[in-house]
Amino acid sequence: MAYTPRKIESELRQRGFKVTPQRRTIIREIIDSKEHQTPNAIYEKVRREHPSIGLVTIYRTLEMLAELGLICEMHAGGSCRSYLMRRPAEHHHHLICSDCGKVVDFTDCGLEELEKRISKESHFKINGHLLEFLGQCRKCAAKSSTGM
Amino acid sequence: MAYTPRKIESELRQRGFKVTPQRRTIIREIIDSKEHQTPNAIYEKVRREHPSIGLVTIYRTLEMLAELGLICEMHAGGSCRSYLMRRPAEHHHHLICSDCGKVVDFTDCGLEELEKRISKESHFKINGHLLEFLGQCRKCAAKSSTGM
DNA sequence: CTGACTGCAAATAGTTTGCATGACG
DNA sequence: CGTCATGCAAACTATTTGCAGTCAG
Repeated sequence: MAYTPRKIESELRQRGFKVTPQRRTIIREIIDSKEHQTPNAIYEKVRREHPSIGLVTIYRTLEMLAELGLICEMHAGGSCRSYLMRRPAEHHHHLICSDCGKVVDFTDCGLEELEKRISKESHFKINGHLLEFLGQCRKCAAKSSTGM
Repeated sequence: MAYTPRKIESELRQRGFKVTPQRRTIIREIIDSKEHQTPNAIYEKVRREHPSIGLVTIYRTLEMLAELGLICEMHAGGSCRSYLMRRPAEHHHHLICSDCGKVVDFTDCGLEELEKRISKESHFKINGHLLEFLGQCRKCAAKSSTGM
């Protein structure tokens, strides 16, 4: 159920957005990458193909894609910088390695129960949640127990 | 079990940090406030008492307090700006109103089970997690269903 | 006294905006 | 062809750093 460039492009056209070569490249880059990337990282990669592209275009394209719900943002634990992520998966969360920055996705967080309870107690109408686990991936954990 | 200015100050001294009037004011402001605040908001308030204080001092003090674990940071849903929060409560999370920004804390998230499972599946050594619920508080929910 | 703290100014980093040119549909 | 997209430069916001003077311990 992954998005293909084709699918996304038709989505854009349907919504009245234009499909430009720059956008195509950005979209492909996001789809191809298995990692979450910062706008700047995407910029650097897209640049190889479009040396004259501006970082601004990346920002604008990402903003548009995020609005359409085709990509989504991520917030890294301490750094608070906004990261972007690929894949339009339904509901999922992140597991982030604080050493190397590796990100693993996981689904089924089982928070529905908690959400209901909290909602009742606080009288909030809850729309969603942000859940991230922070830790060390296998490699980094091994490194830090061995080395230092 | 709340921190008092006294307690925090002795904590600082014990760790070799100096207790200055500026720091005192900042700490008091954070303790007194029932809301999470941005560095800038704290700056504005502390300023009334210390007109010559620099925003830099706020940042440095907050950083120090955060390192000592006396305060902690918060990440607001979409905006990704780093917010700061008061209260050295053990383990707790936030429920944030996306309309008015109101923040409610809650504890016992019951994520231990999930954490174990995820850890096992991913081979990550998990150090902690970030959980935030987003929604509308009672007032804002009422407002948006009535008004608009 | 002396090193840590402060405040200023300037530097950075990340992101946004204004505007003229260019290209999709 | 008209409109939306692009890219440049400049503006902005949030945060950090260098440095000289000041103060807590």
